[in-house]
Amino acid sequence: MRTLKYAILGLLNRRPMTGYDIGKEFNYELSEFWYAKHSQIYPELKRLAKEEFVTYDIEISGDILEKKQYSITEKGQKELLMWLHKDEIIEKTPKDVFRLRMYFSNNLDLESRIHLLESQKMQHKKRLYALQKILEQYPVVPDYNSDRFGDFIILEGAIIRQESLLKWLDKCIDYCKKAQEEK
Amino acid sequence: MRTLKYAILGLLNRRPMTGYDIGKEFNYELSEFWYAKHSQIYPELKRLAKEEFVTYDIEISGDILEKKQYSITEKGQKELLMWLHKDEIIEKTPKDVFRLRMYFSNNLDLESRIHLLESQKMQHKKRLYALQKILEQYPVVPDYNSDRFGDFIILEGAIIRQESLLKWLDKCIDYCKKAQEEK
DNA sequence: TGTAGCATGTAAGCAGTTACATGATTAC
DNA sequence: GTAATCATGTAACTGCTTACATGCTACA
Repeated sequence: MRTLKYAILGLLNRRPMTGYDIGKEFNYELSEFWYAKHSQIYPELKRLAKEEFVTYDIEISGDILEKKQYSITEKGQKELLMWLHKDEIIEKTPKDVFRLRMYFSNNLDLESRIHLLESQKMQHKKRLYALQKILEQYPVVPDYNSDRFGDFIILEGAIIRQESLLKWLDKCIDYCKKAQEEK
Repeated sequence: MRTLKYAILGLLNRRPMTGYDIGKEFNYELSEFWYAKHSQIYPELKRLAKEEFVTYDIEISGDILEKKQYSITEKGQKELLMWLHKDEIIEKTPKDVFRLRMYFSNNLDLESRIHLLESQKMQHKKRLYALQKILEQYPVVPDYNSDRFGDFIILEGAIIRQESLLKWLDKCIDYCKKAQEEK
């Protein structure tokens, strides 16, 4: 599928960047649904350049340090647009280690289950607060033609997802506590 | 992390199974958060047997066909319990190609965006109905010590996740339609 | 002058998918 | 007889992670 290819093309379509910059992007909002390490980014950029979807200029920073500033080509833009238009069937539901653990949780005593659930809840709550903090920076829905529109709707999606996760964890905690009382 | 290892141990802890049976389990409820192809299952079973976490008996089905009925060993059960008790930090948020597409959706006209969003909505609605149908088979919360408890809470989690996804898609569709009106 | 961050790359290995390969059993 | 399903495996490849490897720049 080469999704990383399109993630990079999408970013370069916003503005020219170095591989290092792309790596940083994968640590901000984008990290809510895509990411890659530099060891994957650099080879992919090399490949994209070879395929002529991107080009680069070497810039000198300071006295010696060479930076490769990558930009998307016309061919790359066409490729990106083609991918964006694709109407594909929904993906398989993502793998989730914690849910797997809970699937087999009947092997744990109720105290352990509650402990694990509460620990997850605390961590996910923190993440939710962080996301809500970012959302505060958007007083209104950004213009539908700006980059900010994508940033905004994805952020809202992440918040909704996080809230529903907390809702589920609460429900599980509730079941366990009720079982404890009945015992 | 070898998560497949624990997924298999958890299943064999419920009842002895063949590799083929395990493959089928990965197509039912379990598929909401874990799965594997037979080409990954068979080598893993072989490895688990070598590590003495599982054993197998060869059964003859019909005249010739050999079936390997795998069971978990005591060592395997200990290993599984150790893993179940682990309280780990939350995982990175899962990758999501559709969200990536929407992140870059400012490059699409509003009609295309709405079309893509509606297509996702329809598909996810179908999946939600299917999940709700399964939930109907649980008139009450199953006993907390039975396998069914795990099945049940994971099913509820899948439904909540699915509902929240639809909520987000609706929100996005709404933004696009409003932008269309303003145009 | 030291350290955090900028900057770029390669190599080994694990996890997972697709394709290759084979054959038996059951039920119609 | 034939098709669907049961049943087990291997090989090649893609995607991704961890570790190895190097060196510069800005700032305190």
